[in-house]
Amino acid sequence: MDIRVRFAPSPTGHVHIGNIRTAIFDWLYARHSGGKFLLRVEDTDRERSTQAAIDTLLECMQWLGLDYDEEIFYQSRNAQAHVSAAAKMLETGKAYRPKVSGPEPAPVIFRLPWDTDSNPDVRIAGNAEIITDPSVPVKISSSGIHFSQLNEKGKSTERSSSLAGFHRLTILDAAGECIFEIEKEIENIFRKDASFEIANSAKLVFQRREIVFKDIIKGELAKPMDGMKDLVIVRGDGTPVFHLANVCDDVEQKITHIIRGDDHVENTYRHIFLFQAIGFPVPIYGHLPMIVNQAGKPYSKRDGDAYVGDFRSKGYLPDALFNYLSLLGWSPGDDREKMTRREIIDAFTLERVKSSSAQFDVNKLGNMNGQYMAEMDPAKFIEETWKVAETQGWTSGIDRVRFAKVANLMQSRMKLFPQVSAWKYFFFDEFERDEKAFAKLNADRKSLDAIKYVFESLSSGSEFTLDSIQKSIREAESLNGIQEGKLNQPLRIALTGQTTGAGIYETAEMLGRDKTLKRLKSFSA
RNA sequence: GUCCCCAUCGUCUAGAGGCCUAGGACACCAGGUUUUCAUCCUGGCGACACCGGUUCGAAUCCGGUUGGGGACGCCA
Repeated sequence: MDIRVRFAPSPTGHVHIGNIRTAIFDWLYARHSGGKFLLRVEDTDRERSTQAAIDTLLECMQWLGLDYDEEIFYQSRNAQAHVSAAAKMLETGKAYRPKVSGPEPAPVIFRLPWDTDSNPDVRIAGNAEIITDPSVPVKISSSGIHFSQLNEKGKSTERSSSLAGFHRLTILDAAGECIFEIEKEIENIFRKDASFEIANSAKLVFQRREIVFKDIIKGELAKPMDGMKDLVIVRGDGTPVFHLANVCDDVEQKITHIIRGDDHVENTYRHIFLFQAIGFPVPIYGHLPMIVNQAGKPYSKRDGDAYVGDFRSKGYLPDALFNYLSLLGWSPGDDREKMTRREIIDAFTLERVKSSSAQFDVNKLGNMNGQYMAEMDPAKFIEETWKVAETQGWTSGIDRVRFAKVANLMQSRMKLFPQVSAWKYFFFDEFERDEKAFAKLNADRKSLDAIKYVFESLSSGSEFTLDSIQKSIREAESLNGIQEGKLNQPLRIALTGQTTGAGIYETAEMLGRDKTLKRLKSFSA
């Protein structure tokens, strides 16, 4: 079988991180199995689906390297097929139009099939009982059953369901006498549109049937049909509803595997009947767990960056984000975490996807991004950091060769591109300072004077080298009875304003004698 | 409320009845290397939600409890 999977987002202008994770898993599954990865744009909501929104979606996918096979399938262009599928179901009695009281035209409603005896996806799950409120009559018609359920505390809640879940239904009154039998009336209900109102009903007894499917990620999933309702497939205004459009398009695109978010599980129970009604084999399903925030709720904008664009603009590398996201709900089964795309594809199987939700951890993403940055091609790293510095607006007048040298010093120390703003001390006398460290240093006049003294004796140019800088500092230390190495940090703070950075000898050399002395002297005020 | 689903360190996860006094990664802490910073190395902290059952043996299988999430639209 040729495997065909699809990613079917509706373009809303932003691509949510949970959504793109679904796309990544779809893509990985297709690439691993040698199948096709298809993109379907569900643009039926014409209000929100703008070309700009579609462009954003495409950009995000390209940025992450999610290439798709075949042409993009636009749902809006298949609207005719959706409507005619509904018309056909209307003709064959699989769908119906309810009587409506108002002037609005009636929608088309898909009826969950009554006859499921030979349905491979429906099984009988024994007998069931529902206690009902005798003061509310049970209503039965071809469009379903309506009753009031009584819970243990005596509270009643109204419920309506499709008739399909109530095979062999008998209704008993408080005395236990049978007052209605569905099997006797079922012909009348469906053929002649008979309807019933049964008063004094205390209990519904019926054979429970449930719809079952085998989810490749979650295993066997089932839902009792008595908890399901018929569903609207075409609105009163004639436009198709998501369920219909989605299923029709999957048929049209010959989708074999539907890998999508957890939140669609309930839809799947209904979509299976739609596939059967259209006469298309039911695809294989896999439902991905959700990405959640610290409170266990769906990850949203409020919890920080929630859109792919946010991560892109914050300077995350696409490969790092891809790698991190692929590890959210999946693992190769060994201890590998940082993996090439090829390795991820080779190791990826849906059976190894977890069925519980995962919390997004920016920290770990940052760590992974740092790993990817450290191993970037140095030339590429220089190019990228320059671009970021440029957008930060401080590159004018800066020598690119010098910038490249700084980049080489800093590459292994970066976690995110915007951190280049911390490099300013290499180029300007105005730079950000860690005030706490600065204050401490100001109190330590002796150290500073000692360094200043030895540096002054060096001439700029050839004498101010890595080697001589180091020697001079050691000399200053022994001259002043300071423990070896103890002058490094004060010098760093004086020169850079920071407690961390590149090697301090390299930094001083980079700055040169004059700038170094100038910064040291700025303390003697 | 009804139905569906989920449950291992703070977080991501390994774990398919004995390889588990539960392994790895991030974060955190302590030491070492780097006479400094970053890297790196070593160590530490730290979890099978709870209660029953099955079994010679359970993180793993079953049942229940609790907690969490999802779905119940003429939204997608």
